[in-house]
Amino acid sequence: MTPKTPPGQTRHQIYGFVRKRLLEGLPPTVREVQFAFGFRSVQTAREHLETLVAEGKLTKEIGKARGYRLPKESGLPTPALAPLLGQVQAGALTTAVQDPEGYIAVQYKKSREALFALRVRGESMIGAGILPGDVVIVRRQPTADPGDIVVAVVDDEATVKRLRLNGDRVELHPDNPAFKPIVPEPNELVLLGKVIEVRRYFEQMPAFEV
Amino acid sequence: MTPKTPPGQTRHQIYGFVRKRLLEGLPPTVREVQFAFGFRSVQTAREHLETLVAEGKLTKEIGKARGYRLPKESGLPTPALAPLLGQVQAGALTTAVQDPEGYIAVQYKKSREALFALRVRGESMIGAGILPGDVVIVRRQPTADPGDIVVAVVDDEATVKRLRLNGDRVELHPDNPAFKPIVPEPNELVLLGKVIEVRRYFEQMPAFEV
DNA sequence: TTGCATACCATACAAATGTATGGCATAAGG
DNA sequence: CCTTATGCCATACATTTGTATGGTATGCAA
Repeated sequence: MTPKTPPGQTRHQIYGFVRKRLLEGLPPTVREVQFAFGFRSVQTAREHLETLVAEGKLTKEIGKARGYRLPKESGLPTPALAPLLGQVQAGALTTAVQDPEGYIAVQYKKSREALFALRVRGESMIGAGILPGDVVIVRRQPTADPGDIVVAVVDDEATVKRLRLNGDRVELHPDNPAFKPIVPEPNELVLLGKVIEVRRYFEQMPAFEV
Repeated sequence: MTPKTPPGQTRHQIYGFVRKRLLEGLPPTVREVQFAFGFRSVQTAREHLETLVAEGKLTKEIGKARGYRLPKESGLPTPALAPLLGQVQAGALTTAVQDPEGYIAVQYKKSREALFALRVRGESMIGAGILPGDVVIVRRQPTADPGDIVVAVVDDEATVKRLRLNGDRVELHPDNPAFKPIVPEPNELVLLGKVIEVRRYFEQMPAFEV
């Protein structure tokens, strides 16, 4: 029999192994774990993996091949693809999401959320360090807080602005003195979501078509 | 029988489906492809997949569950983890890479390259839309072209500047009139790499410890 | 000592998944 | 017309992979 190791030590290494594989996009099988650690029995690997699941460090899709996953609430980012949209007209977000220009790889702790990406046009947000051509990552949400940078549909086109309150009125402020704030009618404001990230690519952009 | 589709059309969609799944880190099974496209026979999905392999658009690990992969030379972005560094002193890049603050998920076509991430301090590059707290993704390289934004070690600390040539002299220019260009002695310039991407996170940053 | 927990092993079984064989229908070209 | 290629279907089978049951050995504490 292979020498026994201190409690939890081998398991911690197994956790590292599985996590690495998952982040690389290649979920391991139980037997791959077995051979990676030199166990002579599948069951040894399986017990460690199941213990990790019981500890909440992993989750699994029961019965499925290569079914071990990283828990969503593990504090570890999960890879996902956000559709990169071009033009977005009023009410046409759903259609636009279904027909994206490409996909941008994002990684967030709370993934599975409705994320999409949008290429910025115009210079209205230069003061916030958002330049034309930048890509903003947007989380779809119907409301936002004052001060948030949001994506809203104005005049049948998506625009990136900072949300402000003026009394009861919602205003969309550019971060550029050369532009004027937009004060939409309350029932005309279509808020698509909040900008949670800005990216600027200096070389080719690693987006890709479907 | 399900209606026949034009040659290659369904297969192209299947390719997109598989690629998306692979980039998300969840390789699909043949039957998952089957159900995703509503085939009544496993074999239909399998034939499409095998054709894609024959066309070189996919590769596979024969016999393995969830064995379809993207070819390495596919020109598609590959997920990778770039170490997020804090302070970087002269000559200490290797040490810094080995002891990162965390990891940032990046996805580039030519991955496996030596990438690292750095949090920007100071306002010297505001003109280029790089604000304090932004994260720059850097590709390690010993040289760069004029106009590139680079990371160099000056006065024993890493700094982000734009590279300019003045005759034979290399100069590091801030994009902020309030700062003065740095003109290092030729043998004192330590170029760490070129900035290929800038990111700004408005909520928590999805980096994570090892 | 006894009891209990942990780490590991051996083997069998069941489910998921990959593979093979044969067939039908439609379109295009000789 | 015949032939070929393609897209799809049906079913069976083989391998991979997950799961279950039971066992050995070591350390620790009551």
